[in-house]
Amino acid sequence: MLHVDMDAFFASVEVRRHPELAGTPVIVGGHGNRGVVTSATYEARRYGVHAAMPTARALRLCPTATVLPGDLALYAEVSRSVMALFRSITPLVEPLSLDEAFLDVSGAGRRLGDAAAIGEYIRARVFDEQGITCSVGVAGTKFVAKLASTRAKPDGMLVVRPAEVMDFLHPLPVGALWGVGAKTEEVLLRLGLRTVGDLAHVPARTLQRAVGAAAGSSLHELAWGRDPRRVVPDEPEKSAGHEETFGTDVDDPAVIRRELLRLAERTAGRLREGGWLARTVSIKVRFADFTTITRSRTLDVPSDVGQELYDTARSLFEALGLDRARIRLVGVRAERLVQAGATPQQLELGAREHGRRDAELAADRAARRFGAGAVRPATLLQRTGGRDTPGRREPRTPPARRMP
DNA sequence: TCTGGGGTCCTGTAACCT
DNA sequence: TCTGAGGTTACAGGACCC
Repeated sequence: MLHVDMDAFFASVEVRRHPELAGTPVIVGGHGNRGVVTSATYEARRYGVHAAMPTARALRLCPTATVLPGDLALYAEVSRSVMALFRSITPLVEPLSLDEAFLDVSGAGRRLGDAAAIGEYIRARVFDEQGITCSVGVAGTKFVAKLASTRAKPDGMLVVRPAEVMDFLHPLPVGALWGVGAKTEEVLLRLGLRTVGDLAHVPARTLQRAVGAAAGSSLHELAWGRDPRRVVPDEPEKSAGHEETFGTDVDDPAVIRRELLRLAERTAGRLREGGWLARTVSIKVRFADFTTITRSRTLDVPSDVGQELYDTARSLFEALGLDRARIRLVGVRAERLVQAGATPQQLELGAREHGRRDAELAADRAARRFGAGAVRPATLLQRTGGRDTPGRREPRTPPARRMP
């Protein structure tokens, strides 16, 4: 089992594109007042900068850093190339995100040598072909392989043999385990459990009482190096959606509604692109004090039509009965996806809905020819504050994914 | 020093059915 | 007709991951 993880992926791709930045602190992330760091070079990390940190704070820690907005399309392209390389070695590739994947190389041994040899081969080829480095963990289980690649970073490889697993695992802090975040770590520390070794020597029942049945038994197994999960290629998507934090909090329902429409249109476009229909629509609302609520509703008929997602999203929002509450973020999500071909289009769908769907399909085609935003609902063409160009909202944090 | 955007999974509760 | 147990599903919230 191999876990391959690109080093500071987004930032490394940016350095490749801007060679003059090599060896300097580079931060990829939002630079608005509410932006956070998505990826940072090791030169920036030396100042204490890390992912998920507000960009403003990162710049106070490291004032000389170059901040770049990020280019998800480019990172996705590099990711596709790297994943294709992995698949040329074994069909059993399970991508976890743009920048990392598990590989089951048990069937590839004849040709390329043992797992460690394949790991070095991959590292060399990624560097040759993409000009960026990655780290590799080799072990008998997924989670040990992942911990190993983390330990090997940057630009390294670590092999943990079966006989070495306990010595590797037990000194690690509990927070290193998959599934232990800030909250769970706090609970475990209160029980006096600091290391994975401590966890291993506590009865599974005790852990289950502390952190819940599923997490408790899983932690106990992991602490003994047991992880039955196999590498599963081609997991189907379960949901898709978009959300957006406003540059400043909003209390105008008209602005919220326009944003919901925009998010619903984008989400529906993704559904049509992937050939999915959504059975459930959910909205997310985050208030100025950061409390967050979600509401969802199951549709009578699964849909990939933006207007229909919007109608549901708007109805869910109106049902909250908010009286000009200050809102920081809204999101729209399509859940319980089904293949568009799998559910027959119902006849009672009606001419109006067909008309909407046809219009949106035409807009998809126009967007492919003339660029995104070529065709959009009239409400999205309204000027928002007088200084916006028609059809464009103020730039905010670009879509991006976080790097470890 | 405030906290992005994309997701998955688990849990508790309520509703509903048998 | 009432009550109750037990299973399934929908929904909301939250922890966690990258």
